[in-house]
Amino acid sequence: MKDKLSNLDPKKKINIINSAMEEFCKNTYEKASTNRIVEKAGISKGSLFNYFQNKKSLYNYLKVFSIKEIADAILADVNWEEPDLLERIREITLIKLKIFREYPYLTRFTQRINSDKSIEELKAIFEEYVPNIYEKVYYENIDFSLFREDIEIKEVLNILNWTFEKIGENYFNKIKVDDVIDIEDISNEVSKYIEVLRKGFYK
Amino acid sequence: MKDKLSNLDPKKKINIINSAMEEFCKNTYEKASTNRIVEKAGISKGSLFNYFQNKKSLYNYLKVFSIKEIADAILADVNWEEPDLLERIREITLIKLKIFREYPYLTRFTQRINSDKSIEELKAIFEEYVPNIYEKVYYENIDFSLFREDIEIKEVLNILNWTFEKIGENYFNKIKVDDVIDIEDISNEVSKYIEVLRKGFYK
DNA sequence: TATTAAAATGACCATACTGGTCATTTTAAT
DNA sequence: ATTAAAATGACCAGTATGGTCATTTTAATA
Repeated sequence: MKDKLSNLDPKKKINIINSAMEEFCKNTYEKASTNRIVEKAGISKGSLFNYFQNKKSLYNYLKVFSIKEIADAILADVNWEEPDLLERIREITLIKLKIFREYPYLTRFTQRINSDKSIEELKAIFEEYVPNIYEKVYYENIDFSLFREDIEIKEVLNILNWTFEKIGENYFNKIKVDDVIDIEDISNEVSKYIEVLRKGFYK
Repeated sequence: MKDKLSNLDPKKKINIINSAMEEFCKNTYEKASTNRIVEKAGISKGSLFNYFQNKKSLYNYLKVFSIKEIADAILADVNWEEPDLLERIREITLIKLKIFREYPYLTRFTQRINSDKSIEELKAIFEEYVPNIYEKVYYENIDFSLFREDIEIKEVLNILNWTFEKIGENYFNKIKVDDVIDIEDISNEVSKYIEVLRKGFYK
C-alpha cells in the first residue's frame, strides 16, 4: 500500500502520470510546476500532495514507473527464441509504440532522465528492476552469423538502433494531441527500413 | 547599423549569443530568463535591453543568426564538385563540429526552433537567407549511380542522415563544459561509420 | 436515514522570480 | 576639462512557486 496512486481509478491514475510526465518533459525539474500538473490532470493541489509527499517524490515515482513499464513490456512480449536481431528490434519498436498510446510522454521521459541525471543512479534503478536487460535484448539467442562478416558489428548495431529511435521520434513529433495512431501505417514504415537494413548489412 | 551587437568586442558578442542560446535551449521561450542570460554572459540587465528591444527580439535575432551561421558555412566550405554523397555528409558533419566549438548550443538551438515553431515561419527565414539549400546539399552534382540499385534510396538517405545526427548528438552529450574537443577522434569515428555505410549501401 | 471515516478541495502563505525601466556612474575620445 | 556613449543595477508591479490545512464532498456502513 506504499503507492497511494494505485488505489485510484486506473484512468485517473494514468491521467495524473501523463500530466506529470508531460510537465517534466517540457521543463527542467526545478521549473516544472505542480500547479500546472494538477491543472492538466484535473485534480486539486491538495490531492496531489496527498498522493505524493512532495514534488521530488513524485519525480522519483515517475522515474521508477517509466523504467519498469517499458522494461516489463519488453520482457513479457518479446519472443526470446527469435534469432534475427532485426526482427527483435521490430518487436521492441512496436512494443514501445503500444506503450506510447497509453503514455505519450513515457519514452521521452526516459530519455530525459537518461540525459540529465547521474548515470549511476539510473543504472542502479535499472539493475534493481530489470537486471541485464540490455545484454538480453542484444545477445540472448541472437544469431550474429546472419550479418555480413566484412562489416564492424558495433557500428551496425548503433545504426540499427538510431534508425528505429529516429523513426519513433519522427512519429511522435508528427502526432497531434488526440490523433489516432495508425499502427498499420507505422508497421509498414518499420518494415521498409528493416528490408533496407537487411539488404545492406545481412549476408 | 541595425544590429547593435556587432559593434561589440567579438568575444563579448559570442559570449552573449552563447549564453542566450543556452538559456533558450534549456527552457521554453516563456520560461527562459533574461536575468539568467545576463548573469551567464556577465553583462548588466540594462545592456542587454540596450542591445535588444525586448526578449522577443533577442530570440528572433538568434533564430536568424543560427540559420545563417550554419548555412553560410555549408555554402562556403563544401566542395560542391564532390559526387559522393557520403563524402559530402562527412564534410558537413565536420563543418557543424567546427561551428560547435564556437557556438556549443547552435545546433541544438536550430533543432529547438525547428520543433516548437510554426514551420511556415522557419521556411520563410530559410528561403530568404539560404534558398534551396536542402536540394543543393542532397542533389547538386551527386552521383546516385554509386548506390546499390536494389535498395530504396529514400530510406537510405534518411539512415545516413540520422546516423550522423546521432553521432553528433552523442558527442555533444559526452562533452563537458571547457572540455577540449578532439577533432581527430571524431573524424575517425565518422570515418568508421562512413565505411560501414558505404559497404552496406554502395555498389 | 444517520453516522462516520476517507478522499478531495482550493484559498492561502511567505518567498522568489519575471521582463523591463531609467537615473546614475563609468569609460573613452576629444 | 568637456562631452557623448556605454554600462550599470536598484527598483518596479505583477505573477508563479511548493506546500499546508481547515473545510467540504463522497461513499460505505449501521
